[in-house]
Amino acid sequence: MLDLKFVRENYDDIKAKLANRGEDLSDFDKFQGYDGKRRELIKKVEVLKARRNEVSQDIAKKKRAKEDADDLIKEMREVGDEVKVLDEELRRVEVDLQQLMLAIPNIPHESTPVGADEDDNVEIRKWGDVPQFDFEPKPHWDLATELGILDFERAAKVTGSRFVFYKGLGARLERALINFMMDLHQEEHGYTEMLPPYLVNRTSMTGTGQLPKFEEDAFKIREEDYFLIPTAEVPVTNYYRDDILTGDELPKAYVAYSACFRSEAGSAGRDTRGLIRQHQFNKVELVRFVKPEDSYNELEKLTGHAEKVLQLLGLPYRVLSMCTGDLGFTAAKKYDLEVWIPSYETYREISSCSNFEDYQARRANIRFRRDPKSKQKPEFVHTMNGSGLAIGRTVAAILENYQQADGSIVIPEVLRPYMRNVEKIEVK
RNA sequence: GGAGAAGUACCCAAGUGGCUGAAGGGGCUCCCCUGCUAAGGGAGUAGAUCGUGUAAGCGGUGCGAGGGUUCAAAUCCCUCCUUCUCCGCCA
Repeated sequence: MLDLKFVRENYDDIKAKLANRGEDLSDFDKFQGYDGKRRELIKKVEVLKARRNEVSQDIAKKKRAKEDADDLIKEMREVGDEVKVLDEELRRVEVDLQQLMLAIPNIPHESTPVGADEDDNVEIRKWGDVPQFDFEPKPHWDLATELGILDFERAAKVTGSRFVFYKGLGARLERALINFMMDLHQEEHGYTEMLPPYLVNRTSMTGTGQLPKFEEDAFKIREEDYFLIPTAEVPVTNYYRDDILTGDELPKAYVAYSACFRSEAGSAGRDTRGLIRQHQFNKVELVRFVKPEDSYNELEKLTGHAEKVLQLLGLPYRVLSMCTGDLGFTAAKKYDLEVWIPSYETYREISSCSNFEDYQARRANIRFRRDPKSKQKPEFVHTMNGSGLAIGRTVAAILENYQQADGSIVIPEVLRPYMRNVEKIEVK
């Protein structure tokens, strides 16, 4: 969410910046009307309330002195009625304004390239050599089915499309990747491990920005107002909702493994085969709470932590800076890490590292006090997160990039300790 | 899921309609006393948020959350949330 005062004072500038996102801004035009109306009503109703408070004291005094106060009570009855009407009007305007503000995306950072869609994303760097095969490489779903380590058909029977069973060494590989990444981020990168709830309430989903605009992308529990988390970002960021942290405990860094659930509404027909687009997938997520002045350094750090995973796994990737048209609702700046997938003959997203600045912090009310002893007002923290990495897509990348002519898969060396020293997955 | 109890400021806690916009402790900050320490004395201490103002300020909100009753609500009524105890169920 954007700051009301900031929007009020920089309206035209903000409108121009939001226009670069290529979204419909017609709602934004209502801002000035709602904001003005709200302030006008507050002024009116507060004068009346001040009067009521004052006269209530007089009534109390008269009552104690056993004097007659009927005139004052009669007057206050009228004031009370007026207050009730104005309060109701104010409440409605505030709801309108709130809904409007929750539907306005973040302002892109000045370093975010201006562009219309994914074709305007800017490649920042590339790492690793794309593997050259002296045979026809297979897509991971064929490899995995032949190896008996993934079963899409039975998952479709048991649940539906876009679900999968991992089996045998496939399941072990998934688990090995989770443990490898968790250990790396804790021990080498200084993150604290967290294992969050997979269901969150509506307030949390609103805090991180999934709601109200993207409700159809989430799975919802019918009986409760709970949602299946689309990413651990939601519970971990909301961990500090309505909290005031102290300056010396920042930055705070958490790494959380969780399953993630996405309805993939609007993706019908895209990536229908394999692990790339599932309704449920595993992910190791990095979340950082930082001071505003550090946030762009911190984003580079976080992105580097995610890249490190790909480097250690020996998977070729590139880093893109997402343009204004492809930025995501809540981000001010975003890097996507894309891993090489041989069967696609292209790079596919495997991590998204976003700086939200104070946008989520304002929605979720996460603040900090630089010096707890001073009387300074608390400030909003900056939040950021990134996948470190999406596990299913990592499995797909390993299967495809490490495949051998005979259909076997060589396990990257860093993973072998987590695989009970299995070096290769072979057809039995 | 059933039955009870409770939620007041950093913590404990008093408080059944108006001098409580929140007593009293503890803690914390500052000061005094004391050779040091311990003990003692004194003063201060609602954080937050909204409106208004260049600002000191002024005003609104605020006793788990949201409604309601009333001229007036921490206090009365309703709904919800959370915690604790017991029972049931369960990994």
